[in-house]
Amino acid sequence: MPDSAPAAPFTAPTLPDFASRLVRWQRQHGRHDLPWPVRDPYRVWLSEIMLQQTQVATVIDYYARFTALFPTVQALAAAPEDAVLAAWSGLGYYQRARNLHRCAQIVVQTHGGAFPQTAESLAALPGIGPSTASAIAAFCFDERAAILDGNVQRVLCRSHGIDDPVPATATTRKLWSLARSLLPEAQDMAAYTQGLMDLGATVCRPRQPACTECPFATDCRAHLAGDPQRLPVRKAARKSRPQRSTVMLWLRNSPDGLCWLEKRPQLGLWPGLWSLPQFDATEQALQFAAQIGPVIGQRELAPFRHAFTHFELTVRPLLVDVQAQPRAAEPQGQWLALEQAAQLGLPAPVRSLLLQQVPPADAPPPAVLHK
DNA sequence: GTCCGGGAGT
DNA sequence: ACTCCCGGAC
Repeated sequence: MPDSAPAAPFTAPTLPDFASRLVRWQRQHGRHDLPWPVRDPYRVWLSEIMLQQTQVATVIDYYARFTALFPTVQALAAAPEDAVLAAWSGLGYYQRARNLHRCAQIVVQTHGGAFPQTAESLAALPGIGPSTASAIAAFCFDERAAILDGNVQRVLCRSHGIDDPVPATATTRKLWSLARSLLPEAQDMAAYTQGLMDLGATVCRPRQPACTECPFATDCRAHLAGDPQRLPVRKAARKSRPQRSTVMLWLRNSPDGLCWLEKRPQLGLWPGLWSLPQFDATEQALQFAAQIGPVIGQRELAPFRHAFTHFELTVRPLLVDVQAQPRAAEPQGQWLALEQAAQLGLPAPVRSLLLQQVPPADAPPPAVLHK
């Protein structure tokens, strides 16, 4: 049974007039300057997918670039996957960019270019789960469908004094039930849904909530208890992430200064992105470089750390210059100028590594160059 | 530096 | 229950 399935309904009393107070608050104090038009399913869908992982301020820039590159769902569906990944580069969760692309193709090929108009049918598309499906259906089609993202969980836990651990299956079901029981009539769904998001983002914030600006301050259970920040209760402390280490080989040819980049597999970390070859040890990286051509210089760049959800990666960049003529592109890799590389989907740490100014590699003895 | 938040897919 | 990434808050 999915977490959103009807289970034990929320039986405790709900705050009186919750929806109408929230709708009134949204119309007066909510955000009205967001760039995505709320009746356009393509724009709403695109913004919601981006907002699944990223704050509004960052999404606005990506959204503007995305809609300039791909003004319609047809344009997005027709684009090469690499172009979509390049536009997504830096946002993370790259499987979502691939789902976005697949979803656009399904909408075009099997729905005639129009998004389905119910939350249930939207949720059948790749990358659209129950909450995103409801958001699109509520904004674009006035469907009485409940959302339950992190913002809403926080608002509901605080306002209704829910101190069960989040996220836990039983608590999530309870929150879905509560969210559904609070919904307004259809004509208010857009303002209500936006209001939940706005209240969570601007007033009922994770830290330092602005309770004096909240329409529920008079009866919010967490506020009345004097410690709104205590809720929602986290299930368990995040366990410390194991450390891994990798050598990233920045292979640069002479005399062109081109950089060797490889396309990563479609599954796992950084799926489908272009990245530098990785090795467990410097020695292996040098062996790889020597197979390409004579090594004329090498330099260890400053190591840095990059955090993933469940582990932390220490990257030890190794810059190696080799004498090598670029050959026809092999399927797994290419020699590219940095300006070309910048156009590809690169992991954020690779992007920042390559696009910094870096001095020439150490010890390229002129004698070697003339041999 | 370290921690934290964030939905969907599997 | 676990994987996926990054930026911003502290």
